[in-house]
Amino acid sequence: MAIAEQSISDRIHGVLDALTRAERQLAQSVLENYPASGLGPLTALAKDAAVSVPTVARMVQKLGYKSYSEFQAALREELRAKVKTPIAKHDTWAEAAPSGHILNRFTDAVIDNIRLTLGQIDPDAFDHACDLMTNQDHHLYIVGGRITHTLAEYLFLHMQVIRPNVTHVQSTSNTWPHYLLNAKEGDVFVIFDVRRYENNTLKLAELAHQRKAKIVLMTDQWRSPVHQLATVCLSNRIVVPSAWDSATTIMLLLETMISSIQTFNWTQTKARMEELEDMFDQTKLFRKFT
Amino acid sequence: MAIAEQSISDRIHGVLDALTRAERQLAQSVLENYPASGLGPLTALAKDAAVSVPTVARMVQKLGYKSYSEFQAALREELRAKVKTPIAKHDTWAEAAPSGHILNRFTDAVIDNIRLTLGQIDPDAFDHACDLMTNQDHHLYIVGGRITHTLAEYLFLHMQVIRPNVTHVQSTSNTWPHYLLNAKEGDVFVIFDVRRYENNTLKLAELAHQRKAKIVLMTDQWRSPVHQLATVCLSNRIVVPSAWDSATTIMLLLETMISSIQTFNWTQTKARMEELEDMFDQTKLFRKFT
DNA sequence: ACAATTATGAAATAATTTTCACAAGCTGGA
DNA sequence: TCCAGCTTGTGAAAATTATTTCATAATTGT
Repeated sequence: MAIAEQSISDRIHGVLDALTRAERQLAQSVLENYPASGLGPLTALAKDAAVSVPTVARMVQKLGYKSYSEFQAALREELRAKVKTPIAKHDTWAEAAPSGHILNRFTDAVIDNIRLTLGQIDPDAFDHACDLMTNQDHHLYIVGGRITHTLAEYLFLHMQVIRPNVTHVQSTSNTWPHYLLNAKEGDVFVIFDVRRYENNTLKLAELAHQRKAKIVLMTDQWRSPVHQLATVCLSNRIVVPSAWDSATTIMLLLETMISSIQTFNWTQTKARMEELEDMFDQTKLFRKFT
Repeated sequence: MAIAEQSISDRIHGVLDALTRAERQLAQSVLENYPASGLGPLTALAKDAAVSVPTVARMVQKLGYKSYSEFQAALREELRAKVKTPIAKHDTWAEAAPSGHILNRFTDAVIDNIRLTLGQIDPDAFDHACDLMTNQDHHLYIVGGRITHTLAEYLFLHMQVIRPNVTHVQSTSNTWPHYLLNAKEGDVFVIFDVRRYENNTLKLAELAHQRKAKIVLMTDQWRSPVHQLATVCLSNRIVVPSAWDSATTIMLLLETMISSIQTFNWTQTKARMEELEDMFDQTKLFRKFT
């Protein structure tokens, strides 16, 4: 048969480097919901990808088709062949890998974690947590442990853009008592603590609680002992086929919080982001255009 | 929800009895290789089923569509929905929250990202990346940028347990050239670079490349310019309803890599973990019993 | 077997989609 | 800062595709 018995999506990936910006943008859009979008009219596809009509024509030619219709015919042919094969292996995430491959096993576990975590989350608790973190009348302390300090830092980086008065504290550092000196009633502590729960973190939480600060706790399904002191406790499923626990679900929840807070606080966030952009431009830290 | 939540093929079966001979002949042809044939031009379909052109138009109207194009659009929509894995169809992850709540919207987007990222990942590339990171004959450098240094750090923390000779470099720091002094041919750089791509990171990658080091790149769907220098490039979907991009998919991939490497290297990892535990016990950093 | 009804397809018409030529815009190098 | 070369989008022309009309054929009931 044909020498290059490759799927059209493979072919798109193959030429991705040889494509121009608009064409690549289009290619991504085609892959986005493949193959459905490519089976519609050219005009619709162009509009969907926010590129002009001829760009579509040019790209399909780079893919090796004489015309858009020929491209569509190939897509239909591929679809026809695919449906004929009875095994619709829907239990695999990375279709190119066998279902026993770690990519599929791990992803399965994480999706399960997400489902279970989200399934039992209390939206009111979530909203309350966001609320506490939005309120700028009080200082916001973000506390992470040995591993979780990376998550804490991630949250910190974004909160820093959204609002002033944010501090990142590492409970494993021995400098944290200094931060507590400044903590006042009503200040908010976002504390990360997953197993194995850290003594330092618990001590920190106790002191913060004594000072009548509010605590938002991000923990695992077994809940850190800090939860008895917490105003809001969000627990996550973290079990995966690995020697370590997964932080992916916590990351998801974190990002959702950031998104929620940012929306609530949009005018200010936008202004601060723009200011930040200006400063970056001046320092030439980033590339100007992608 | 909708009263008629039925697939188009169901709908065809439903009206089959009410159709005339030519129409039934056409319907059978449509079902023959469903849905591919229905997505082509009307003329081709008519010829294929050996009926006349108007017959097609009449049949789709009996199916309840105003025009052939509307029928096609419905087919495409169905295909689009079908391609998403059943698990991704949920629109309420947090059942207690309305489907428009940010918890559900954000999670939806992230699951989509995961599905698309995993769908187009090359397992060989993944395995190759793990391989490079497992090999202890060469030093492993982990490089993160402004935001991604948190991910880099997360990877670093785990790799540090798994094997010796790991270094975390922050490309935003101005000390990174010192690390490159030590880089030798065959050393491995795991580089994180998502938009907006950082100049420093690119420079670092170029120097590393000059020194014949191998580069594993973790980037986004648009791919950092570093990818031209990379031995292995893993790209992730990162778009979410937020002012920022999502790191969750990257986190998932990272953890999967860690799990894979750790399994491969299990004897050593286990020994190192136990040693680490001992040291923790002695410093009383963690609570003895949960 | 005949009229009434319905189904069918050829052809004309209408709509659309696709292609092409060209100009404006952008990028990167002197 | 300008110029060369490539990329991109606009609008018109060409081609294809869909819809409608209408005449003819098939079917049904009496």
